[in-house]
Amino acid sequence: MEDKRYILIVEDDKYIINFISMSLKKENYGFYVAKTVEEALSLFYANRPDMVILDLGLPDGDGIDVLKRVREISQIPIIVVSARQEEQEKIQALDLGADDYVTKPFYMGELLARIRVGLRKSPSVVKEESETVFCFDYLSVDREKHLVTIDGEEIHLTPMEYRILNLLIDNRGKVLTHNYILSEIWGSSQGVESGNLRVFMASLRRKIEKDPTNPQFILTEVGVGYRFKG
Amino acid sequence: MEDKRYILIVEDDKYIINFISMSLKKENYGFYVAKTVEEALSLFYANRPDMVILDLGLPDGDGIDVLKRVREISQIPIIVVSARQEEQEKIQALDLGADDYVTKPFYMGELLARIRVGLRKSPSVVKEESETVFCFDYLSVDREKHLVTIDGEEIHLTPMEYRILNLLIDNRGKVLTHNYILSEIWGSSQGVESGNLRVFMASLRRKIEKDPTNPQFILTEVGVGYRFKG
DNA sequence: GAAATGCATTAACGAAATCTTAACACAGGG
DNA sequence: CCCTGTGTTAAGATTTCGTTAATGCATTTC
Repeated sequence: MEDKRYILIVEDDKYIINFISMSLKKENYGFYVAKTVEEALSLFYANRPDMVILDLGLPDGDGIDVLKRVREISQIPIIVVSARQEEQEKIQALDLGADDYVTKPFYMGELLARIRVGLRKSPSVVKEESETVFCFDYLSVDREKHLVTIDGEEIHLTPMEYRILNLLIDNRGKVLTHNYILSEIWGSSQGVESGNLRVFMASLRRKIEKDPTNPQFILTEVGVGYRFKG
Repeated sequence: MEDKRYILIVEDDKYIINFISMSLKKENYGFYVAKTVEEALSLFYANRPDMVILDLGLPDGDGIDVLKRVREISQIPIIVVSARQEEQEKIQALDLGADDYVTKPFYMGELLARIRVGLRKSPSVVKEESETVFCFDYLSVDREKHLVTIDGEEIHLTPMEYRILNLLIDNRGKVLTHNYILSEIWGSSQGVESGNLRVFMASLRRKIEKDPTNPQFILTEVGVGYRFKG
């Protein structure tokens, strides 16, 4: 049996869940169903699906939060399915990392086609980091709980700092080019100055390094970029 | 200042061309405009844009042909913009390689957001599986990690030193003339003295040779240039 | 609705790393 | 002994980096 692709459906309407899951089953996809933000995140961390289909209107919070949290640590395709038709909603979701935005009501055939688009771009060989807790000496990062600790003591990172740290950890050992980091964190690497990045690196070091002047984790490669030594 | 991204607009309606091109210009994208299938393909081959925005209804043929032909040789993002709303049309275009399908009329803000989606992931998809780790006796160069080690111990090279070393490795065995190295590293071998190169060779040797006076890797060919013995 | 908080961004500037230039030493060949 | 090509060293010049502070925007709090 070849590798089955798994899709996480985040949706609270039973009828639509049924509609989608039946179709997915027929197309031989595997799937998980979450009806709340919390459920979505825990299913995501636990199973690491190949794709997320995300409804924005959820009972216990905004689906946008799911989008942000997933994007902090993963580049898997996310298709937003929403009843909201306003242009601003769409733009926001797409700029926050969604790969596609389909408005309800939709045709299942079209959604399936868009799912194929999303999946064909990320071959299953690209195995993503599936651990949820990382430990480096006195530093630990728990992605599921969204928690960073120093010597067991919890510290606070801003959203940007958190994303940068996770990007570094995912590529630990490798030197990450300024441009690469800019494009991964800010999306388009256009119009974003790398001076900005230096500020974040400085504040990250201030928070996670015991001696920020002589960093143990975040090393700088002058003229090239940064490297996380784990 | 980043490199500008170029987008090929394939569309026959003057009004829409104007609409899109003005917006692209405002967002600081470059663009080419094609009004026919033939024009589209020739502009594509000639300029190799970063993305294609494709209308399906063209006077001299079906836009689908453009889609197929482009996909034969390139994986760049293609957004179809069409007045045809039928589900089958969408499914066909998406399955033939389009990354997105927007129906007219559309909001420009949404299209721009979808353009950003397409462009933000294009650079990272480029995943070459070429040789990345080179080993010569006690010396190893890991290009993916951007890391150089001596006896397993990591050493630090400046950007110039790293570039020169990689140039030598790529041409190991061959003698590289001074002028060749100068032109490869400094771009134009003009105005740059080869005394400079000697300085870098000296410091490179000091870092990677166990006995810099009697080099094992970087050999001097008097009157000609340098040779890397691997 | 106003004040306050948190965060991202930008500008500025000293500090550090890197590059360039020049001077000098050394070896081999005429 | 001079000349040429090379290796070595050290002193500016320049680029890049880290840090701080000010600004602006969005969200929250009162």
